[in-house]
Amino acid sequence: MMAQERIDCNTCLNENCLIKKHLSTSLMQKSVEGRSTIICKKGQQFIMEGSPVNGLYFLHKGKAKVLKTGIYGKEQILRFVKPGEIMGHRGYGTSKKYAISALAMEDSILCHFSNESLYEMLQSIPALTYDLMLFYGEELDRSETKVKAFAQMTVRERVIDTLLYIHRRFGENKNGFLSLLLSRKEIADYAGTTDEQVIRTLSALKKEKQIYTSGKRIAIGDVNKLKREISEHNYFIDS
Amino acid sequence: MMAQERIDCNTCLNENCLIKKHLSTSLMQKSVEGRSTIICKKGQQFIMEGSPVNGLYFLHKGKAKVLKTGIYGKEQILRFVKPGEIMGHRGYGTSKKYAISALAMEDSILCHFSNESLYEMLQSIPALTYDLMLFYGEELDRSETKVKAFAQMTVRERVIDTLLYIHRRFGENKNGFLSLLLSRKEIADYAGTTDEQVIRTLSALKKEKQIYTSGKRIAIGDVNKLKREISEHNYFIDS
DNA sequence: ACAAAAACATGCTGTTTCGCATGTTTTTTT
DNA sequence: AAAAAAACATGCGAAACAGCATGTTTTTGT
Repeated sequence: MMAQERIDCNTCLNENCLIKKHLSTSLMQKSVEGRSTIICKKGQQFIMEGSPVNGLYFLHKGKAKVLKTGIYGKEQILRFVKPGEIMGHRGYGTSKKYAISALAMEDSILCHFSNESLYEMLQSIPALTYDLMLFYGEELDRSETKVKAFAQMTVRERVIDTLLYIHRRFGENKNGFLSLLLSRKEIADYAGTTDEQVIRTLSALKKEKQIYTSGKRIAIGDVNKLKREISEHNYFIDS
Repeated sequence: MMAQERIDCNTCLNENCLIKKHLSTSLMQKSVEGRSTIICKKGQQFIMEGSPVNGLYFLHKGKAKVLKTGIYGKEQILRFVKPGEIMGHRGYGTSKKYAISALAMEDSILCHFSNESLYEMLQSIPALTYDLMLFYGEELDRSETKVKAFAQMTVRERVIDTLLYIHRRFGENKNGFLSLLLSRKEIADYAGTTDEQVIRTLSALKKEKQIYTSGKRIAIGDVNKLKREISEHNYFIDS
């Protein structure tokens, strides 16, 4: 175990972080002091659906997933989270309970802002509010695209869509394997199906030489070919 | 045909409209002049998915639906719109194409703001930006709840969910019929299934005396009983 | 390094859902 | 008011999908 130094926004390397982006304003410099750092072990849940909202989390380091828990404990994964990105948003206004759960997929470090400090920041730094509005708007687009996908795509198409989504967001390593390592169950929970169906689909794609696997690692042979198979569902959007 | 007077925000009765809410500021009074009024006939499409974003629409009067068009022309309805509500939002920032279509379900009147005047308003009236951020956040919650519903609910449950959604948002008239009149096809396009499946489900609910119909009009017998049937899917949220 | 647990894989079966066909009712148009 | 079009309704066979069983491989913990 290494000693954990306190995170300092000024030396943080997450350039896509909204806080970092507005750090130059003096107000932000002050606000940032109200932040706290949280260390999470792999598998640890740090936001629980239905519990009172206590603020906003940024992923500083690691990987996380955001999900809703359904009937019989079935999970619906909504997105996978990279450093610099936000979780636990919303609920400043009306709703006082988190609508989602979030948990660390590997040992991770979080930055946390309380409701109060967050509210102050949003009141005093309009440019931050504006960016957050854009962020929600884009997430809304993404989510609505997903609604359509669930309504109109087959299981095979949704699994392919999931592989492409992971590839787009997390890329691949030197050997061509997707950089985000997921279990078949997690792919199923994102694609809205069962692990057996995912396994069957992946087996078929393997036979077709469209993907290659080594253990649970997956490599895509030809991204564009897979894109083409689902392209008829995506006239306009790429998210 | 009646002559159409120009809409004036100061005398508008849509109290839930975000523009109306911030009308007291002098900046807003000025911005509001950049607005234009659009009259739409029933069935007319005023936002087309994939076309360049040209601003934001508020529904002043009438009813509308927001949807995405999919493969083979299949529609996915995302929401039904009441007076005072926003359509065509997003796309100020990165994306330059509308991600959704919108069309009038009856003769309707729209207020339209151009990209430029909208941008100015958001830059100069932080409270408006804040409210818009909250709006997107809540819509995002709703959309993500819908993703889960699509992944985990049966067709029957999704149809019931749709009926309750319509009842919640549009209420019922004196005879108990839902105030928003939808075709079976429209219910299907919202619930993510086919019109045949909707008809079958409604037939079953009729036999069970849970709903009553007269032509295409639908009345719910006991809202709470229907809620109970799908309650296990909705631990926390009510949207 | 070994045992236990978790994840992966595949066949089989039953259910759900869809698409088509056909007929009826309702709504719209002329 | 009649004709045409749209929407509603229902049965039936096909397809997609899920759940269970069983066996294998991989990962994890000691």
